[in-house]
Amino acid sequence: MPERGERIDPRIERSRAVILEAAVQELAELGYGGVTVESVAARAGVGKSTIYRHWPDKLDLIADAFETFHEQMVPDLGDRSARECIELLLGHVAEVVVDSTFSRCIPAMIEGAERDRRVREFHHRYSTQRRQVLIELVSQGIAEGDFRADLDPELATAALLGTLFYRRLMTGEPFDPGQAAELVATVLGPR
Amino acid sequence: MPERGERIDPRIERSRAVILEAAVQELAELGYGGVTVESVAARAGVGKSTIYRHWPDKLDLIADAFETFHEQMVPDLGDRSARECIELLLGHVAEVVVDSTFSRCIPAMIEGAERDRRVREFHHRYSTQRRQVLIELVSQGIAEGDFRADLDPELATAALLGTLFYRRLMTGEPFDPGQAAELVATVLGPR
DNA sequence: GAAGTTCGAAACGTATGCGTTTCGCAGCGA
DNA sequence: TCGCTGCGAAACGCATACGTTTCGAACTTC
Repeated sequence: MPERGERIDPRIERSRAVILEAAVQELAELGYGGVTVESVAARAGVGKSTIYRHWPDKLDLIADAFETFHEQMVPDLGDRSARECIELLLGHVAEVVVDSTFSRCIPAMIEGAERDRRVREFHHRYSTQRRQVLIELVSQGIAEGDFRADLDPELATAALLGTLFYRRLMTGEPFDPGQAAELVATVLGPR
Repeated sequence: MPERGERIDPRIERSRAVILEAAVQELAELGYGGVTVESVAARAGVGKSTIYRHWPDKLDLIADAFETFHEQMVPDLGDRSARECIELLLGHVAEVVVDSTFSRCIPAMIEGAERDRRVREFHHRYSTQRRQVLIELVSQGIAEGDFRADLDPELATAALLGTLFYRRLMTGEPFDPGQAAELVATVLGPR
């Protein structure tokens, strides 16, 4: 029985990790409404009771799964111009959005956000956080005179990211990451 | 028992209509995974057996509901410039996306498209159809010299619509329809 | 008005899934 | 080595929802 700050039983950490991983994969394959505690347990190779030992109910598990496994996709930007950073970042986001476990969770997350407050709060907080990096890069580019001065950085950023997500969610043809530079030129003006 | 082309029993038409309407409202409120045949029947004021008389199973009903009730939102564009038409159209789409029964069905439709082939096909076909009008207007604006010549009409259109959907689906602050002109200026260039 | 449909209500069987509990086992820490 | 604790398996009660069937009433058509 570990006191505060003590090391905790490795069995607990292992169980939590393997269950969360399985939950995310289930979310990607089956969607928000399709996940069952039993299937998560089966995929994780774990007893159902183990899940309920660590999470009070299914919603908590799902919300936790979303929060834990948003991939840390932050390429190092090095010493580049704002435009180059944005192209790099967008290309990277595009690759993730086009195909990844996380990508396949997006519809589940959108649906979950619509139905559940906790999922919604995480979803908005997370995407705001991601967006912020781009907004600042756009502002920087404007300050450096590389982009038109009349741009609203937030609106322009929504246009950049919106294009990727729109293609992925509303059409059959996901955005080609190689088009990132062209997209930047379209929204922020040609080079 | 009406032969081909004969008038059909008005009770059948009425049942179908009231059931589809109820199904769409349920989809808007509860999402793709939340709809139950019983709740649709209750909302429609109809026996559950009546639903199964007209649709073989729940998925068929849902797919049918999506297909039937996409609102016909086509404002008449009159005799305006391409830019004005686009601003008008975007403002209109923005209003629908921000708040309407159909808007609240979007997450359900995205999730449904991810999980079910029939829903996906309709979803893509429908959004492609909507997009086409805008693509042609952008092309027209380019031809008239109103927009930059180096624009890819399809990419630009994805950026325009993507902004609306991104704001609605990924952030807590939906697009303000009054910003339509600014969005057009951002993506297609200032006036 | 009569014949034929469609309808609503209700009950049914089946399946699924949530969340709980129990119990023997195995791994952890001391 | 020994007590403690997390674990997997299984069974359980309960609720929900699918899809079917039945039956008398209401409606449409002729």
